[in-house]
Amino acid sequence: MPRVVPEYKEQARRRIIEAAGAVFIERGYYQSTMDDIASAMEVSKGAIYQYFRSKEQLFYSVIDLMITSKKDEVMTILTSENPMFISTSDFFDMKIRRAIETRAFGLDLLLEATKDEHLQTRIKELYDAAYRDLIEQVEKLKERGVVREDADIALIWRGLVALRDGLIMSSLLGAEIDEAKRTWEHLSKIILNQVISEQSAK
Amino acid sequence: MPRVVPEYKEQARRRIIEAAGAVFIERGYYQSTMDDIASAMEVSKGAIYQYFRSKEQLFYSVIDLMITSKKDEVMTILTSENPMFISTSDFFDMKIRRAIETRAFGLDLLLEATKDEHLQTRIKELYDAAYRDLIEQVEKLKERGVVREDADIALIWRGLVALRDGLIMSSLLGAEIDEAKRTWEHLSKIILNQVISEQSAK
Amino acid sequence: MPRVVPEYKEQARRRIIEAAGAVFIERGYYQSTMDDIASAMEVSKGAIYQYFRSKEQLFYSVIDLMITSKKDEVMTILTSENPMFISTSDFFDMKIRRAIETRAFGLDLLLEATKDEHLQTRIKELYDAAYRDLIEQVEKLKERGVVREDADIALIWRGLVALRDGLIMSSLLGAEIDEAKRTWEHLSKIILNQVISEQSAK
Amino acid sequence: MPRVVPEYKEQARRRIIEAAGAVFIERGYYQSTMDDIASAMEVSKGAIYQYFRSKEQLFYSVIDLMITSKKDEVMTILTSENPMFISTSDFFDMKIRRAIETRAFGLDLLLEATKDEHLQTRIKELYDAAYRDLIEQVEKLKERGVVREDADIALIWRGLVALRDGLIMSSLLGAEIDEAKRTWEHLSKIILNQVISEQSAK
DNA sequence: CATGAATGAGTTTTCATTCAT
DNA sequence: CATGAATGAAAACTCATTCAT
Repeated sequence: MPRVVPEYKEQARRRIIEAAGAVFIERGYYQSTMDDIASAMEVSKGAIYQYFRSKEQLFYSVIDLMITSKKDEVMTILTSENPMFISTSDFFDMKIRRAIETRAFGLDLLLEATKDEHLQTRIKELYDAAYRDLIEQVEKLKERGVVREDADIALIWRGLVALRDGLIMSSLLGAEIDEAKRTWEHLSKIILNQVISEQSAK
Repeated sequence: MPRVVPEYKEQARRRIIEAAGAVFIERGYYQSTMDDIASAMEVSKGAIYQYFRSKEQLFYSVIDLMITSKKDEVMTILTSENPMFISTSDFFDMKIRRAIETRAFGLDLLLEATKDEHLQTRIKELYDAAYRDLIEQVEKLKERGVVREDADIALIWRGLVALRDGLIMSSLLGAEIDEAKRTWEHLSKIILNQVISEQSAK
Repeated sequence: MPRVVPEYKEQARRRIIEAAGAVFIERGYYQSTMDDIASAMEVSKGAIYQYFRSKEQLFYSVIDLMITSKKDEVMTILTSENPMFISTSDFFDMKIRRAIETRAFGLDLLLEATKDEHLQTRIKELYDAAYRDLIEQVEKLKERGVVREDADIALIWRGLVALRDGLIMSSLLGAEIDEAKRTWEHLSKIILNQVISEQSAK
Repeated sequence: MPRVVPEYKEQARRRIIEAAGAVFIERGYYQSTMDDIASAMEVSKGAIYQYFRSKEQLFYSVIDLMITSKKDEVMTILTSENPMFISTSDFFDMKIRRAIETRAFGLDLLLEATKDEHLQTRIKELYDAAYRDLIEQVEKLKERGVVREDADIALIWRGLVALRDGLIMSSLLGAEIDEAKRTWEHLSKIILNQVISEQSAK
């Protein structure tokens, strides 16, 4: 009778993906060796190959997890009670500043991933799924009267995500974080004002 | 061009940087071998090493050229006769769509570069220089009455650049370019309206 | 030897150093490729790099071992029961002829090493250590009455070592070994007579 | 009519050999690039190939010149009026200390050369020629009564040359030059006393 | 199953030699 | 003839992957 229950395997897989993700984000995919990943989680190189056929397959799993997490994060924001919270100082510090300071956004990994045809497809799938979820959420917000009936939420959402990612990138490239913050607070407010119903905005 | 004239070396350097840049952008830095670069310009590997001490040094030069070009591009936009042109369909097609379709933006290279301390410094320098130039231009625009006296142009500029970069990235990650276009046209207009004087906007 | 025991790595290192030393001595440092060394011990190049960061580091270890062995050898001679043994035909055949015929002296490696600042220091250290050991031994010899109280042993020792090395070199450069032998037997005796007490010399 | 007279070619050859010799002695054969040699004499790489088929051929010529010079040097010593001059402080400073301090002895080059079969033969030839010259000189010294009739001059000469080379080597390996000097003064005197006739020695 | 030593294909880099100018 | 840019063969080194223990 096997001592190793299926759940254990799943657990182990997950732990490897997370450790690998951390290493990939810190050093980049090509700079990370299997040794780096193995020693980051105090396991042997060989063990990793028990769960993943290759470094590339491991990368696929890491990207998968990353995109899923990002989607969850975006949804959390959208379903928060008050959308205007997005343009606050608190939101910036929690969601954006942290991403910059820990360099933990993995933008480079995602871009890297788009060079791989298989991953490109996978990313698109996840992207579309996120989009469908968004639309669903928005219907609920409209029903609750938080969002104006005529608002083009998808557009606004894309704009905010793009603004966020662009500001993160500029900070990574050397711009002052505080300038990014001012930009975010100011512009996200202008943008949100387009969609929030009068009663919610006050 | 004859090999003996003094400009020859300068030209050769430049040609290598451009060829390398193209290869790096297409395959990424780590995926590009010196052989790739050499055969992309029908020259031997050894020739490249007469101009660049190492692949890394060549990368430095590529990044330098990229950033300088980007800065020039941004300045061109800013000094255009009518700032509102930025939010047009034409602007998007010329400046943004092209970057996405040719993947020629090199965002991943820039992000890669920020992992190198030396390049980080160099990028920051160029970034700051671009910023100083911007402020200078804006004063002229204010004098000409194109821009409102009280406008925080630096903030607006940062926002637009971030929005552009974020939209490019989302497209690279699989979003529809036309969605990015709609987002750009709509939001860039809202943002620009903050700073354009009434007489210019009409 | 099983690969899992702790001593294995130490053993493996040692085996590589010895194999590399043999190859270096035969072909010289620059003429020896890592492939040469690897195939000399029927192992892959990569294996060597698990134990040594670079060819240079491997060279350092080889030099270290060589100098230590040389020191041991010199000490053995010095502590032998009868110092006059040094000037015999047997001594020459065992210690000097063999070095010439196998070219196994590594004089060129040592000279090569002196061009490297790091190795220069290391060699000096080992040289000084050998000298200190010598003085210690000599005190014992004096106590035992083998060596005259007023003898300048350090000087004699240096002279003998220099004579030996010089003769080896001349043989490598083409002189007849038998001439070197006659020279050694004759001159080492004259030199030793300066220090051996009368009773020991007979 | 050719402007370039044969003497010019010979001159140029000689200049290249000397420059190459200096570079080889300073960095060693394998560490010296053709570029090093060319720029050391402000001439183009291509020019060197006008006079020497290859780096190896150039090395052959350098070694040839070195051995001839060494032979001349040795003969000078032997034919000096008073052989006992050899064991003086002045002799050491002029002939040995200088060799050590400028590292200009080229021992490593000579040893390197012995690994090449062609050079080995050439060196042996030159060595034998030097030996024949020596014997010739010695006959004259004996006739002049400077040297004892029964002295084995060849042996003494070999011993002194070996002692000198051995001391140079030990100094290169880190021994104090002053210790080498004391050793030389002391032991060369003992050795010379074996051959100098009573009247000359006083 | 886990380990980590060994493998070897793939890259970067060097430099003697050639040859167009 | 002289020059020095270009060549390409040869080396050093890396690291994903395998497999004996």
